[in-house]
Amino acid sequence: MVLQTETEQKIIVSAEKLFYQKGKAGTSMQDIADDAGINRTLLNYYFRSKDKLFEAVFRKAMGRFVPNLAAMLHSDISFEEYIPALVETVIDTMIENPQIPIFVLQELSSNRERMPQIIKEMGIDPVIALKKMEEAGVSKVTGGMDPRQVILNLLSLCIFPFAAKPVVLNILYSGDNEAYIEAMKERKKIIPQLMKQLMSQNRSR
Amino acid sequence: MVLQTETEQKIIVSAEKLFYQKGKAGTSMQDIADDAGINRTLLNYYFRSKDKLFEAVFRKAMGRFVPNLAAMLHSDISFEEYIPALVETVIDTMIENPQIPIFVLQELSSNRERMPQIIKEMGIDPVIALKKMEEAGVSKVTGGMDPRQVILNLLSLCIFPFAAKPVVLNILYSGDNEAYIEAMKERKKIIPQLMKQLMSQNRSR
DNA sequence: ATTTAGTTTAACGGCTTTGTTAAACAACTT
DNA sequence: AAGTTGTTTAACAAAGCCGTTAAACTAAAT
Repeated sequence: MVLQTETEQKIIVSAEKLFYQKGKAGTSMQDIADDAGINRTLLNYYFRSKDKLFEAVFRKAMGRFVPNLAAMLHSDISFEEYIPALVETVIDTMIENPQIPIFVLQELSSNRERMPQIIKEMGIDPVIALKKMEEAGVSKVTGGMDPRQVILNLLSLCIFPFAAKPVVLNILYSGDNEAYIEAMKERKKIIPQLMKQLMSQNRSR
Repeated sequence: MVLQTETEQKIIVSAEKLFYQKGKAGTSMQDIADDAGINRTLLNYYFRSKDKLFEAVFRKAMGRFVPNLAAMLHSDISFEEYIPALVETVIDTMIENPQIPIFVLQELSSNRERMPQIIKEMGIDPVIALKKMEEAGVSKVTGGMDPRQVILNLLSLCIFPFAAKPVVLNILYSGDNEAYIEAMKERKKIIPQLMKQLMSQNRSR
């Protein structure tokens, strides 16, 4: 999987683009071949089947998501310190691949049997992760709020604006993509600030 | 569209279930007929084509989303007062239809030409909405933070945990659906509280 | 000069999907 | 008793899709 011919890359690029946009069932092998400017036979030559090709695309997409999530859940560093860098990384990733959140979430939601397997592959043990969170000070810091709610808030603030890009872009930013991107960059500062406020606010009560 | 025969309803119910889960291209008319326990011919009898049937389902899904959003953007009431009721409504709606967010977002993102039309139908004028927000005190209340960011935060906190249900459920709540639902209900209190904190915190700086 | 890897073209079989039509049936209405 | 409405069954044509194969071509490597 490390070495890729030029053609293989062209295929992946086109497959990503189309699968992200139209989904697996909504994209034909011919569509992908056309977009890549090559012959349909080559798709089977390199990836054997549509399923396998889709799988490659899906795993690559997950690969951009999971490390961040896993790192957060398993990190020993204090949650508070961890946030700014995490937010920065996540948002930068999303700015370049705004379609990934929906793509991944849609696939996970329509194909639920994937989740257990993915959890394993991620090397996440939910129970341990939760314990670590509590012990490592998340619940102290948040003054009693369920640490899962804290994580949920953080992820929501980071990811949703990208999952909902078409709506946000058109309604809130009148279709001005640059303004939208600028706003997303701004959130790299806003979100850690918010999280900090929330935590200290809660603690001081 | 108001009067519906029993069969028509069965069709819609099955079509919703399957379109939500597998998407338009991933669902065949036969699938829907089978799920509804009727003959495939009847689908065409009532809805003429797959496109039309999908359209009916999509519009119904939007119909549960849009009013909340539109009301918020156009309301004259102060933003602060408005939030708790809005959050309650939105979350209750989502608890009963957790698949709608992804379904709608996925469709809007794969079919972008829809957005302008939808904005019209919603009766939203983005420019006016923004002005109203600013004049009506959102920006004052938020101490200078772009009101669009405030709205984005609110929506993110409300919607994302449902869009990401499979992940959240499995990783944070170990697959325990009741615990998940309970957590979502808890958010009806948490979110307004957070928003209030954020605003007053910001104002007092 | 021959081999090799990548690529194209063309074609095929098998399968699924959509939309349509015609004929028959059931049940309820008038 | 005749008619209307909803429903089923069966069948069809047209189209699309997937995976495979065989044959030919290109260009670079040996």
